[in-house]
Amino acid sequence: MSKCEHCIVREFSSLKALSKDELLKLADCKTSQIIKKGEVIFEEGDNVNGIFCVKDGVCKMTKLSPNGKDQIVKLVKKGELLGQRSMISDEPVNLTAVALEDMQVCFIPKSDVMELFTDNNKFSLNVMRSMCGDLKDADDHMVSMAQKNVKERLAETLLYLEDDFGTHPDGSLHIQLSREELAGMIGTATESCIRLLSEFNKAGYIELTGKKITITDKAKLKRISE
Amino acid sequence: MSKCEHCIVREFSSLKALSKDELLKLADCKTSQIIKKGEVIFEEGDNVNGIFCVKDGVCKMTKLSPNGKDQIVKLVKKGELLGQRSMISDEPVNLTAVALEDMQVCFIPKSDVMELFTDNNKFSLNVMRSMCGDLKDADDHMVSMAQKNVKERLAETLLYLEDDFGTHPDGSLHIQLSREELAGMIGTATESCIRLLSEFNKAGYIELTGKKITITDKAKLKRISE
DNA sequence: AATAAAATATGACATTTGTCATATTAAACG
DNA sequence: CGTTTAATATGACAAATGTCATATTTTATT
Repeated sequence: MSKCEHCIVREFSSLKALSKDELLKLADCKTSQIIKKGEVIFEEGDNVNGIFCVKDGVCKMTKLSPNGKDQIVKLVKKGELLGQRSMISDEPVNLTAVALEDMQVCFIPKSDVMELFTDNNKFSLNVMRSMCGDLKDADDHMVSMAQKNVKERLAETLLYLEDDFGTHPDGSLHIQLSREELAGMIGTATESCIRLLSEFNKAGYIELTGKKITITDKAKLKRISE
Repeated sequence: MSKCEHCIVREFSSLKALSKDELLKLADCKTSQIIKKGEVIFEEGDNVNGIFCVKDGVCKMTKLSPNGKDQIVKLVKKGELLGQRSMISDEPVNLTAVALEDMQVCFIPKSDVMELFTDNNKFSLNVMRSMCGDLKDADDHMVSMAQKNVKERLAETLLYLEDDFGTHPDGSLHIQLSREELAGMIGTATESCIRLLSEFNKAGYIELTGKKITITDKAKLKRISE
């Protein structure tokens, strides 16, 4: 079993407040697992008694809307934690997590995390801070959804995907979403999403090569997104 | 100066974890103020070095979108706290708070709250829990925004206003929002909002008397909202 | 009570967006 | 390598929504 001390999650997440001793203890109670692309980590309504640390890979957090469509609420990548919300509020998770690529995650049982909350104030504060960040993001996201049209949201989302998840050596977006997923992220119909991608392509703002998307005019997309 | 021990905010918010001693201390450091309807409590970008406890009244939390429209992100009513996010993450607030009716609020300076964080674990956990609730609400809200059309969102919002803020003795919604504000809440143009209100009125789901809105067919609105 | 100002309401129209049908292309798999 | 299947793309059209103009009503102010 790998050590928590040198784990990437430890560097980036709230866990960075933990002492060496606490990390060693964590290494004992955690369980590692590999999750293949497309597999479900947990589903809306599940009781997840602990948190997941994403060591590698990206997953989507979705919520099924009454009309039957999956809305992607956020993407979670390596270095981040998963499921704190449900654990802290002692409720079933309200989102479904599905791997977008092969993932490596560790699971830490609730009891061990709660111990950290009582023993390590800095850790608590870190968790709070990260939740504050999430809340701010959620607010911003909501305003975009409410006030921007689909074209603006698509431009915004493409820029976000490049900024947050980077590109392949050839310049194409590293994260591979199907058109349906991309549509589910900006909250529109798959066809509308495809149509606008074509439009951006023809206008020279992006380049489409099969499933791959390459942003070729970032400045223009930025202007569109506002 | 009034005591914190018997304050309504104490009963409902994260503050309920505080001991008698802690409350007495709080009473010393807090400052009370009256805020008139329409007045600004704080504005996007302000540095608010502490939290506000809403003792009475309701305020709207808005965010200015790039297109110049104010989006109402949430409403905060008596018994709730205001500004934790900014205080915890040590950033300027990302929302503007404006009183929708006359308000009574208390301000607690950051240093005093931070002391509570280190001394009282239950308080910290309460704050976390409340933020978890906010996050869940934000997720749900976002899915509504993304997946529902304006009519569905209006129906949903009317029901929410009745459930969360109650009605006057005559049955009309207690909270008085202008059509513009209501539109800003569901993320649509004021005219569209007015038009749909008229439609609901004609169909007999609600009753419009001047600015007053009375829900007359809750079940039907519920069916529409889904 | 009279007037001004603001809020609400409605009509007309253009634009955006969703839906259904269908074509084309890419991916998966034996 | 060919065949099947899924994903992507496009056209056509209807429905939803935003914008502008303007009318009406309510509220505020003197």
